[in-house]
Amino acid sequence: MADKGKPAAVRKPRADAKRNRVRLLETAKAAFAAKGSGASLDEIARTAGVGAGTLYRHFPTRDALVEAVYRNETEQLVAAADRLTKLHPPLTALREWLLLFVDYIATKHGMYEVLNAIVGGTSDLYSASRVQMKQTIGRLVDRAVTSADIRLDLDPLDLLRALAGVANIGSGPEGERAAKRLIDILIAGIRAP
Amino acid sequence: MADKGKPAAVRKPRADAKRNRVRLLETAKAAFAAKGSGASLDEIARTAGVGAGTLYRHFPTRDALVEAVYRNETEQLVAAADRLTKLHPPLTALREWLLLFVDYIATKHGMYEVLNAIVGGTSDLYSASRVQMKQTIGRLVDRAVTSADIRLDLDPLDLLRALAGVANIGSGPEGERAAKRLIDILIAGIRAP
DNA sequence: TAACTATACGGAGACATTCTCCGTTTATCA
DNA sequence: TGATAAACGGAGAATGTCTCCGTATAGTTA
Repeated sequence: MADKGKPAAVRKPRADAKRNRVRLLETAKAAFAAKGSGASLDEIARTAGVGAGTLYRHFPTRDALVEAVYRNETEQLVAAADRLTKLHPPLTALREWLLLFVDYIATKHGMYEVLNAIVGGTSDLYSASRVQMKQTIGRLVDRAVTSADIRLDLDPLDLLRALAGVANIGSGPEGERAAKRLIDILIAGIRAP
Repeated sequence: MADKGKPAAVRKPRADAKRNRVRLLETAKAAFAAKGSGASLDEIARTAGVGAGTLYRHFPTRDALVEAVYRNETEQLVAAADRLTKLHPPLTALREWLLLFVDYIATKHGMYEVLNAIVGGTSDLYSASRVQMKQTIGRLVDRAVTSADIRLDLDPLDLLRALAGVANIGSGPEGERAAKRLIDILIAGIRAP
């Protein structure tokens, strides 16, 4: 509690640590894509050419690793919302973003489990991402409500939860099509009279 | 292929086998409710007072056990559809059954994973249940389509997938309420103009 | 009732995976 | 060019899955 006041001489993070972290992320991404997010962590470590201890030091739990692997993708999704907001009228922007959301689940292998954990789970690990996603869809929805296009007495995240449930199925193109039709149904259902 | 023609002297199933099966199912149900469907199978066997071999002989895989535990519940859900069809006009019956579906997910601890595997998964183990559920919701939807209440160019199972995704959240009452509101949105979205 | 035998039992153990601990190595900084 | 904080690696403990096979027993038959 005492000598905390001198963060002056903070060491530069070690180069090997940074390198290993990147290697682990790359290896893990490949492994998750190939074998689902249940891939063996020890094997990932071995493939990445590091010891198991190193993997667990960087990512204490499986979830931490999964989250790190997909954080980037999630951020892209969040960023897209701004772009769509500028390009389209409220309801169209919302619709386009939902389509994008479905695309992500259907396309990026492994994305389902993560997005589901983010929008649906309770794990604290994803709470940061959950807040981001909530704000993102929240803004899109609010805008459409303000413009009197829709009415929605539902947590906007529930729209994503519903879509995730449908888009998942087998990750095949069938699920994607179904989810896109569901978007129209949902929008029709929340449209202001 | 030869001597199949004489199933005359079929032995009565052994009493201990039947007894152990029941004990395992009871123990497993409790374990799944307490620890989720990832509970240790060896521990279930031990608690039930049988060897691991006995458990695996009766239920070769975890899924087989899970399926057996919840088969009964699923059958109740299927049966309810008939009752509702007799009691209510088409759209109301559909709506009531969807409410029941949500109730099951929210109430029966552990039901989520199973219902999700049934309506959403691809595992062959659940294919029988999946067909049943598909027929059940299919009949309810068809009836409402025929009476010109709704139009639906979507696999009716997708309605369940969407609801399952929302009702799950934390299994708390919040998810249940949200799912019920989603039912209204969905019905509004598929209502014929 | 007493063999007989198909059926089921139990649990040791092979194997896989997760995760920790700690002696050794190495990158940074002075 | 040391000194040392930071990071490494991998053995191994803990836990879980699933199989194998010698043993026990319920049902059948004489």
